[in-house]
Formats: sequence, structure tokens, C-alpha cells
Amino acid sequence: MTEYSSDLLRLLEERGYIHQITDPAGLDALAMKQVVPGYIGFDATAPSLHIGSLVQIMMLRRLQQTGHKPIVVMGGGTTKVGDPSGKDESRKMLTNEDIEANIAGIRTVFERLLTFGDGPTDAVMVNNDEWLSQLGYIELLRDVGPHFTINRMLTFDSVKLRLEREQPLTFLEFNYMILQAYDFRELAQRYACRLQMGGSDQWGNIVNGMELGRRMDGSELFGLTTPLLTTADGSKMGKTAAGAVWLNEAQLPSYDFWQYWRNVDDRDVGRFLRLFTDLPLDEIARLESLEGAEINAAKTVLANEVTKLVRGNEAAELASRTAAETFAGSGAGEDLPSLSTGAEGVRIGAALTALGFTASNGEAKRKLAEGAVKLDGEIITDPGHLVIAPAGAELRLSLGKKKHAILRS
RNA sequence: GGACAGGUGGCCGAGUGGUUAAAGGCAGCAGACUGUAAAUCUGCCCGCGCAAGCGUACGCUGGUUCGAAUCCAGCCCUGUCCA
Repeated sequence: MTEYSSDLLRLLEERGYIHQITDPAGLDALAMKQVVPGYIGFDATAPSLHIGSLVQIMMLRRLQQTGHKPIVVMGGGTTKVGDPSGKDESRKMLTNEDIEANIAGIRTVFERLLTFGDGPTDAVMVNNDEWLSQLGYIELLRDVGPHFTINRMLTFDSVKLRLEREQPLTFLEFNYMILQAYDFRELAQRYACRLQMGGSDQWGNIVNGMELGRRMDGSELFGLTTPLLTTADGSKMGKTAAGAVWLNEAQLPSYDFWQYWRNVDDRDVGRFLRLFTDLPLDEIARLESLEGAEINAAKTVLANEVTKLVRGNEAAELASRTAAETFAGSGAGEDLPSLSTGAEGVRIGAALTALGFTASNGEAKRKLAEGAVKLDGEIITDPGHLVIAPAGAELRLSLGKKKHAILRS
């Protein structure tokens, strides 16, 4: 690997963010002599991003940490179209109101991780709907159309895969890459943006944008992608079957967020510490070298640090304390989910479902039969069991080893 | 517009009239073992009901039949080739 002279590329390199750079030497030189405005685009398909986007968010943070300017582009306009990259399924279309609400939700996370403002290295957030919705079709065709050949568009993985798998790819989606290319060019004009970053699946889109900027305005633009983040068992990060690991509290309680990091695969600990925390590298090296059960200490650090960044100090402390009490002692931490049994009590299966531990009463019953359910440490198998928490006292209801809740009257 | 192929449970994929709530795999959950890890083995895996039982389900609508995911008709959707 190349030795970089700029703080930016050195930091990104040593922490494992770099997969490909269009012109490493050129970007390195640029970062040495000026503030580089760089952007990453985010979808506005949900009211929160999930941890699959966290690498990108952290990369903007690194950009700012090394004295450059992060630009967060919310894909309000492109969300209306839908990125076909890496998907076999088309995505459903959203209304303007949905998209607005989603953007407002997503913004909160960025405000924790980046410093916004008007200064030269302050972050800004823009919605690409601002310019995309202004575009006239004829105008777009005339200005941008000549710079794209269908021949080349067909060679991009996002398109090629769909075709090879004989999956539908609509004209609407096919246009996504043009709009994203247009974004880069527009940002270069508006903010003197020189760099677009993204996941490795965005390489084609990024290169298109660079090309478009060069052909239309003669600007020299750069692209940088991160490796596709998979967990050690090979699955894509951020999606569990139980649902995505959301960054916003409203979509996922901080206790669960903390638990996600606490439970990562041993093999992922070092990598994640480098990517998702600000801890110094020598400290990370030490944590990473822990072996056997010792590595649990490193996982706790990981969970604490990431939760602090994304959810704040208070949430991290509470989640961490709750975990210690719940798993080390036999107690029950205050941050556990809780349920009121009322005076009449609740059937134990219904309680499990109400807490979200089981998806249905049927599943709850099966888990009971399997002996997976404990009430205050005692295995309960009777699905008719009525739970009444005595006034002033707490009962601890558990499904398996990891799901715990507090029952109160 | 035409010919052909196809649309099955979260995903992949068998099933071409009855013991089919639907093989098998993946994913997932739980148990054992552990370290709240991985690997391995075991069990579970549509919903409602304490239960007997009931209700839904194989693109949609209708039909044939004692009985349909399976047969027939129309429609919708997707792909391939042709115009």
C-alpha cells in the first residue's frame, strides 16, 4: 500500500476505510494543500439509517477530524427513483411527506457525529431534491444525455446483475445512476465539492459523476470507496433477521443497540473498533490481542464507545450498567424493557409477545414448551401460567440467555 | 401485439387431484457445550385458542370435483425470443 502524506488518507488507510480510490496520489496532494469538501449520499427510505450506513457516517467524521468539509447529501430526490445497486427487488416509492419526515429523523444522528455550521470545515446537509426536482426532462436529456452511452451503462454491475439474473430493471431505476452523477456535478458547482465517497457498490455511480463533472465543466473530481462491510460470518452488516440495527433511539432502544455491539463475532472486534470508535490505534491493538474470554472486555469497550458516539454518554452508561447487572449478577438493570402486569396479571405467553420477545402467542407457547422461559430464575412451561407482579416488587422474565425484561405491577 | 417459460411460506426451491400447514436447503429462535463469541449436535419454525378445535395460505377472480397449490377459463405481473 502507498504511503500517504495527508492526514486524511493516512487516517482512513490505517483505520480500514479504503477499498478503492480513483486517483490516490492526486487526492493525497489535494488534501495536503486545501480543505477538501467531500460528500456521501444517503437514502431517505426510512426514518432512521441503520448501522450499515455507519461506516459512511464515520468517514464523514474522519474527514472533518482531519480538517476537511463533510457534505451530507440526503437523497430526497433520488429516493423517489430508487437505487438498483445490489438489489433484485425494486424499492417502493415514497411520498414527499414521508421523505421529509425521514430526513428529519436521519438528521439527528449526523448532528451527534458531525459539527454543523457555516465555518470552512463545518458540515452541511443538503437535499438533492433541491436541484433534481427542478430539472426539466428535455434540458436534462440535452445537457447530460450526450455524456452517457447506453453501452457503458449496461456494463455496470448494478445493471448487469439484474439482467443476468433475469430480474426486472425499470427505466426509472435505470436512470438512478444519471441522477447520482448529476448530484456530484451539482455539488462541485455549488460547494466546490471535490470528493465523493461511498460503499464499494457505489463505485460505478461515483465514477459516472466524476466523468460528468469533467466533461461538462472540466472539473477534476475524486472518488473513494469503502470495502463492503460484512460480519465475520459473511453476512451483510446491519441487518439481522429480527430487523435492522437502527441508529435512532426511536427505532431501536439503546439497550438493544449496545447489545448488538457486545455480541459481535470475536473476529470483528478489532476492525469495528477502528472503524466505529475514536479510540487510539495502540489502545485498539491491545484490546484486539486479548484472547479467549478476555476479548469480552474489548467487546464491552466497543459497545460503550459506539453507543456513546451514536446515542450519547448517558444512554451508553445506562445500557452498560444494565448489562453488567443483568448478566454478571442475577439482578435486573433499569434499562431493560419492562411490562406492567396489572392487578389481574398477564398470561406468561402474552407477556413474552407484548415485550416483542416472541412474534406470536404460538411462538411463545413453543418457547415455553422448550423450557426457554424463566420467571425469576425458575423455568416455566405452562402456557396458561398467570403472572402477577406484587405491588412494589419486580419480577424478572427471561427468554433464553439474552432476552430479559422486568415485570412490574 | 405474437410465441414460449414462469409467479409456492422471510429467501431459494420441490410438489402437477386426496395421509399437503405444503419436501429439502438457507436465514431465524431455543436447548446442550461455552465466554452474552464461533463451531458442533438437538429441537422448533402461519395465526387464534388453556384446550378440544378453528381460521387463513401456493399471483388475482371465477369454474369443474365429494375433494384443487395441483384440472379449466379469464385477468394481472415477470422473463426470453419475435414484430
